[in-house]
Amino acid sequence: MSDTETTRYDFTTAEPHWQAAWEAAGLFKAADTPATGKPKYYVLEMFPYPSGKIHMGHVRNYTLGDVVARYKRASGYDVLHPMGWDAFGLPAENAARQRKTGPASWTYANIATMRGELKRMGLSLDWSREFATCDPAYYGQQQKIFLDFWAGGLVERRMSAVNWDPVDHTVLANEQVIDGRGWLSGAPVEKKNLSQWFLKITDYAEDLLEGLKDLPRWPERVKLMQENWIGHSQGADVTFALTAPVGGIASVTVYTTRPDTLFGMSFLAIAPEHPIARVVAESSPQAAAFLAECAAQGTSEAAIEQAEKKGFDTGLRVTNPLNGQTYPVWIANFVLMDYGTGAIFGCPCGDERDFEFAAKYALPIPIVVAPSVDSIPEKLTKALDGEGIIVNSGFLTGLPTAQAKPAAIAELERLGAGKAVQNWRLRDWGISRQRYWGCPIPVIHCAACGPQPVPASQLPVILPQDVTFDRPGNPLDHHPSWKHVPCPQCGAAATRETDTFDTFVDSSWYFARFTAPHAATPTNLAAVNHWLPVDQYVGGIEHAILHLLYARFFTRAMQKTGHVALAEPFAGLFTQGMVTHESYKDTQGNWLYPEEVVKTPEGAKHAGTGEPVTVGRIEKMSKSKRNTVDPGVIIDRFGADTARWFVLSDNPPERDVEWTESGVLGANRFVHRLYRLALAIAAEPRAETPETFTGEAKKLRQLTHRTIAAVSEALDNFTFNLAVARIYELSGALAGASPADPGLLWARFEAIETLAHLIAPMMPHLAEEIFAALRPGAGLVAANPWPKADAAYLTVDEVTVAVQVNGKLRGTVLLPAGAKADVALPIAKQAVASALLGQTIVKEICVPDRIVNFVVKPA
RNA sequence: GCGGGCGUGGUGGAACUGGUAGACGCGCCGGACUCAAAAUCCGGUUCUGGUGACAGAGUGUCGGUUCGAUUCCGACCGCCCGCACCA
Repeated sequence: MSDTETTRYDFTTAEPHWQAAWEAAGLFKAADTPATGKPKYYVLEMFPYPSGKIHMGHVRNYTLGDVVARYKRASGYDVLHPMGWDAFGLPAENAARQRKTGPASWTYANIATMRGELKRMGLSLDWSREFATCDPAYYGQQQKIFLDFWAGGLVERRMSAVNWDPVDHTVLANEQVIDGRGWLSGAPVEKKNLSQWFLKITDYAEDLLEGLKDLPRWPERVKLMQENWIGHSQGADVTFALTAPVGGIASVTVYTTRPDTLFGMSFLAIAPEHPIARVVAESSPQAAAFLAECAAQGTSEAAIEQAEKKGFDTGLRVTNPLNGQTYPVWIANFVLMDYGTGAIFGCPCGDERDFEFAAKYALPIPIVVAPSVDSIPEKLTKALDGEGIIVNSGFLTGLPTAQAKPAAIAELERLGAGKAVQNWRLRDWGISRQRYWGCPIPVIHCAACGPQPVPASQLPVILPQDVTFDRPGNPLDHHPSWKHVPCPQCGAAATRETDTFDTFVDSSWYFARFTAPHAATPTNLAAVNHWLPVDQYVGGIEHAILHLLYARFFTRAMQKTGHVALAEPFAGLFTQGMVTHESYKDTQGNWLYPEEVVKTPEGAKHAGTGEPVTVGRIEKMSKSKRNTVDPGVIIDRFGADTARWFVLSDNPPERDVEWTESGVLGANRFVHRLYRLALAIAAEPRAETPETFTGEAKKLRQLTHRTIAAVSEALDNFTFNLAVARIYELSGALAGASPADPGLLWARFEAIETLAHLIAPMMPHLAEEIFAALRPGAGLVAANPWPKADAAYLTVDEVTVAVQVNGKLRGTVLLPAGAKADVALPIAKQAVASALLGQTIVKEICVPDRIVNFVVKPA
């Protein structure tokens, strides 16, 4: 620039101005059933829980999604980009207890705050579709879906031992128990028997597993995590006859994945909860004591850490159907009642746990697997649980393990003692929660008629507002009148179900509701079948299993009940990394906020007291560690575009990004620099389009069009950090004094105008400001198409080619593009003549446009 | 323990199917502007030696394949994530 005047871009007026302009133009509104003829693109970020204020994780998540939405819109797609609130959940009840406000008013106040913050970010959302899952209009439709699932055979009510969280007074799904503790409260989970509602996700275990193969745009590791969670295994059920029946039970059936090792049996072990264990305990105080010991262990962390295998010999014996020999029956603490049949046959040779158990209780360790027929070990020090050859095993001897499995199963089937079985780790989804702030389960319990669906005419079942939280437990249960209703079947006095749905139910179909949020039915089939699947879903890796698996199941269940016409809801998934920050502690070990810390050459100091501060690890931003930065404060100071640009810069989006002050300042500097550059170029004389472009002008045009291609590719690939780098590069090339050459003037204008478009997905306000300065009256960038790279400028006519001697770089030469060996070699030879002096060339390698390599040896 | 991933300058990270390692940003150093500072602009910045052209080393470590390896293979070291008594 000719002057050093430091013009600053005034985002405080520009950002609200352009947000209002977009709103007035209705650019981000989509139709439920559009007739535009454009291809559709549904972009969705995982909707937020309205906890109070938005955090940096939200800023990153919604910026990533918005980049995709704006880019696809500019590229000619009809884009659906909605936003809503995952609004049910325990925090609202906790807040209600502390603040004496109702969960509803607390939640809706938070929504109002957070909506305002998201709007300040300039996200290209269709706000007309907004809803919260706690709106009766939403959860009422959810109740209809549940009743359809029930009618469709996808719901079961059973007594079940559940994970009871003694702090939150609620049942947790197995998936919500982490290390034997409640995933939210952290309290050790207890076992309790309750009558519960279940969704039969296990009916879809195989389909959910198979479906993963048709999701090429999902991260491999998420698919792997789901695969492991579903946990498919192939094996056999084998029935062992007891030598003498006990308590009317004549046999025990075990599940095994290793029927090939049945000749290596040493014992049979049953879970402490197994029916036979109970029978034994009735007549044996020692057995009863052992069961009590196992129950006390429960699923607590201590039990897992203890890891010591314990057993109790029942004195019973069973007969192995393959070899006719008898074996002892043990109760063992490492056998799980929930998995398989709750009983195993112990083969120490083929399983490490069985080996440990046999060694501890001095049980036999027969050798039935060997690395080869010639190398049968004398004695084992550990199990041989891999592939091998079966030995000492009657008709199976000599077979590789893979072939021995079907052979063993065939024989078991012939004997009527077993059959091939598939097993799944996945368990049915318990959806009942004993809490108030959730969607009421639309069921009425009648003493005479049993559980009855609430009639359609009485839906939605609305949560009462007049509830109290002065005692633990479920306020719906305490409410004086709400639950008392007549039975819809017989009219007698009956009671409502007072449990509410797991909030994962709410988030299992919201993406479908967004396609027609005001429909009188759960979905509008035309809309939902037009817009689904979500083309790009963006969210945190923490939802890799639970939410995504439930949503995939729910979509299948909705397909079965006629609410949608597809099985997989999310065609593309992107999982973003976390936003991290340094953490700080004062001399007393208290966590400090970043704004309480100043960095000095002597180290970090407390801003107020000047006391030394310990700089801790870089960790995920969290309130407890106080290493948070409030997005609202950042937007106040630097504007939304700076915040957006920063979270997109530097790091690949799937990795964690560290929030640093210097990084934000750098992003902010670029915002102002680009603005000044645009104003300067806008003030340059406008040149006529030249006939041809030569020299600098041609080079600049090549860079501009290469940048269009590179940025487009980067946005397609979610490598937004590379898009940022290419934009920096092009803007860097534009710096410097304005030229006199008309061709270059024209090319500069093209470049800056292109930049306005290229930055628009990331910094939409700045893009509008620049575009308005360059092309007054040409409308909004957001309404203009994405630039197209001119193929003529993507081809290069000259290439710098490296010249190596024995694989070491010795020079470079400028060659015509595509130059073959006949052209390249003589020039290259000359360029590295000094390195070739006194050498004999043994071999010449020429890869056009890449490299020339001379292999030499001393002459 | 099982499964998956990752190790590149001071730093975040680039590098297409093996082909000039370090794009771009941050930081740092120097310069311009200024009485001065901030802001801004320009230049430099892998390490070692040399004023310099240049030479040598270099992508966790050790080996291998290749004309050529950050990239492929093997072993090891370190870090991260997921699952975890799943028969």
